[in-house]
Amino acid sequence: MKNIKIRIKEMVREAFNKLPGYENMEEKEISIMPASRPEFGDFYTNAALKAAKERNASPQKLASDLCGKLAEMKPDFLAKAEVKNGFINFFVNNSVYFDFIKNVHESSGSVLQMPCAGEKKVLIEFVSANPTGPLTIAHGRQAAFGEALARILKYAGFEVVKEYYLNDAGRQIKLLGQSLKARYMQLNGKEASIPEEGYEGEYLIELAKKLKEFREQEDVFFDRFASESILGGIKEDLRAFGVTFDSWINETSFIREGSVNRLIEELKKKGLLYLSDSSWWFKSSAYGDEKDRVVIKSDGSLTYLATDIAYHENKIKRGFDTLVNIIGPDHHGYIPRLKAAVEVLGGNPENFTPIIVQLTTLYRGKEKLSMSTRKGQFISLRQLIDEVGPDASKFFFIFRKTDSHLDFDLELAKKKSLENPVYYLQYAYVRMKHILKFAEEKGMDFSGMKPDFSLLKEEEEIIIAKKVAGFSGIVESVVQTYGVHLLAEYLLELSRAVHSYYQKHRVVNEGEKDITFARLVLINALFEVFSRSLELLNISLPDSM
RNA sequence: GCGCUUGUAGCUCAACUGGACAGAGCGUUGGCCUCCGGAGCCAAAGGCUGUGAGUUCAAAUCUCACCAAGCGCACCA
Repeated sequence: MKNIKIRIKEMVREAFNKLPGYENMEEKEISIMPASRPEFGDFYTNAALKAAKERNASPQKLASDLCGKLAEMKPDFLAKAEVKNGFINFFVNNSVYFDFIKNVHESSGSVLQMPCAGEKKVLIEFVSANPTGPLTIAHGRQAAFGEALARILKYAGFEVVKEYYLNDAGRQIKLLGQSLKARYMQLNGKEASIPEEGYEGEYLIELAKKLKEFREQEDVFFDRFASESILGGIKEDLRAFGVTFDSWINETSFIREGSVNRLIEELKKKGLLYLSDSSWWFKSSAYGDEKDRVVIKSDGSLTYLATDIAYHENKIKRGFDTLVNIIGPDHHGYIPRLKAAVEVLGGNPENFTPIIVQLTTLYRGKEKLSMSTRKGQFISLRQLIDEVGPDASKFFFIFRKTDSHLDFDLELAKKKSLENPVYYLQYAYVRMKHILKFAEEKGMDFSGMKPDFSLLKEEEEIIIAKKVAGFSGIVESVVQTYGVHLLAEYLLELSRAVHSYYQKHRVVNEGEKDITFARLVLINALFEVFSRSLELLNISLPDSM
C-alpha cells in the first residue's frame, strides 16, 4: 500500500494541474505535513500559500480553488479537505488506517518493508578511534548512532557499508609504544618515565604485566604489542556493545601500496600542492578552508591529512554516492580540508556528509563525573556497558539528536521506574507480548476469520492504527535528515499508546470473539512495528521483567 | 581574537528544515486497583523559545549585534 502522504501529495499535484498558471509544480513546492492539532485534520499543506506568493496571487482564493478541485476528484481515502488561513487541512478516512493494519496482518508484517530510497551506495565511517586506548563513552555514542543510522538506511533500500578507519602508523603509535616500554621498565624495577604527551592510563600497566616474562625488547615490539592488544580490546568492546563493522581499513595500507605517493605526485602536477618553508602544502584554502594545510612535513614525513586524502580517494573510487563521516566535536576543524580533498578528487562535495556527534557528560545523580583522557581518568565504554547494560546505554545515546550535548545519568539509566524511558519501553513491550501469549493460552480459535475493524471504535484504537501507519513516514524522515532520534521518540509514542489502551480496554474477552480478534490483530500490528523499530535502533528487550 | 555547536516549562529534551495557539517525559498537585502484570492510567498547573534589532503573509528556525556554556584554531590526530 502506498504511503498516505504520497497519495495526498499526488492528489494535490493533480489539483494544481487543473488550475491555469499552476501546472507542473515543483516537487518541493508541495509538502504534506502531519497536522499539529486535531481540528487541522490528519495532514495539511501550505502549498497554496507558497504558490500564491510566487505568482502574486491571493493565497485564500488559490487555496479554496484547489479545495474545489479536490472535492470534484472525490478521492476515496479522504473524508474532507478544508481551507483555513490559506492552509488546506486533510481529514483521512479511518478505514485507510485499518486497511493498512489488515495488510500488515495478511503479509505477516512484510508490507512494512518498503524501500523508499532508491539505489544508492552509502559509506558510513565511524568510531575510527586510534588504537592507543580503550573506547570512551564519546565513541560509544558515535557507535550507537552510526550502527542505527546504517540499519535504517539499509532498511530504506540503500546499499550501506560500515567502515572503521584505523590509524596504525605515525607518532601516536610511537608514543604509545614508548609509554608501554616505560611501564614495563618500571615493573622491572628500572628508572623510566612516561614520555612527554605520552599515555598515562592504567591500562598500560595491565598490559605491561603481560609482558613481564619477556626479555628486553626493541622499540618496534612495544609499538606493535601495545597497538595490537588495544585494538583487540576495542573489538571486544564493540562486540559487547553489539556494533559491527563491514570493513576495517588500515592507514598503513595506503602507504604500503604507494597510493599516497602517487596521489601526491598527481596533485603536484595539477598545481594543488606547493613547496614552502621546505614542506609541501595542500591548497585547501582555494576550496573553502581557512588556510592551506601541510601534507609533507619539512622532515619528509607525512601528515595524517596526506593519508586521509588517499583514503578519501579510495572511498570515491569504490563508487560510493554518499560519504558519511561520523566524528566528535574535537575534529570539526578537520572538515573543511577533507571536503576540499573530496572536491579536488572529483567527488561531489554535496554528498560528503560529516555528522558531528556532540559530547556526553556523565552524571551519577546530581554529581557530574569529570573526565580527562590524557590522565587516564575516564569511564570507558566497557565500564558503562558493565554498569548499565548495552541496551539501556544505546537507547540513551540515541534518543537525543546528535548536535545536542547529552547528559547521561547513570543512576537514572539503572532505575527501575518510569523516570527511566527504557523501562517504560520494556514494560509496553512485555505487556503486548503478554496479551498475545494470554490469548494463545486461552485457545480461542480464529481460523478462517477475517478481522472486522468496524468493531474498533475506541479513540485509543484509532490512535494506535494511525501510529502504526505512521511508521514508514518516520523511517522516511530519518533517511532525509539522519535524525535517528525521531525513531526513538516514535517508540516512546507507541509505548504510550500501548499503556493507555491497556488501561482502558480489555483485549481478550472470551465471550466476544469478533472484537477480541480484531483487537488482537491491531495489537499484533503494533507489536510488529515496535519490534522492527527496536531492531533498527539495535536495541533488544527482555521478554519478561 | 577567530571559527564550529548549543541556549526552548523547575529538570532532560522535541518541534518533520520558514507554517497555524511552541509539544512530550520526569518532577509537582489532584484523582483512578473486581478484570490480559498499577513497574501503569487520567487530569491540572507550569513559556516574552538567552537578550536586542532586522527580513515577510508567517520566525524557536533565516540575517546582524551582544550575553552564556562546550569544543576547536599545529609541520598532532
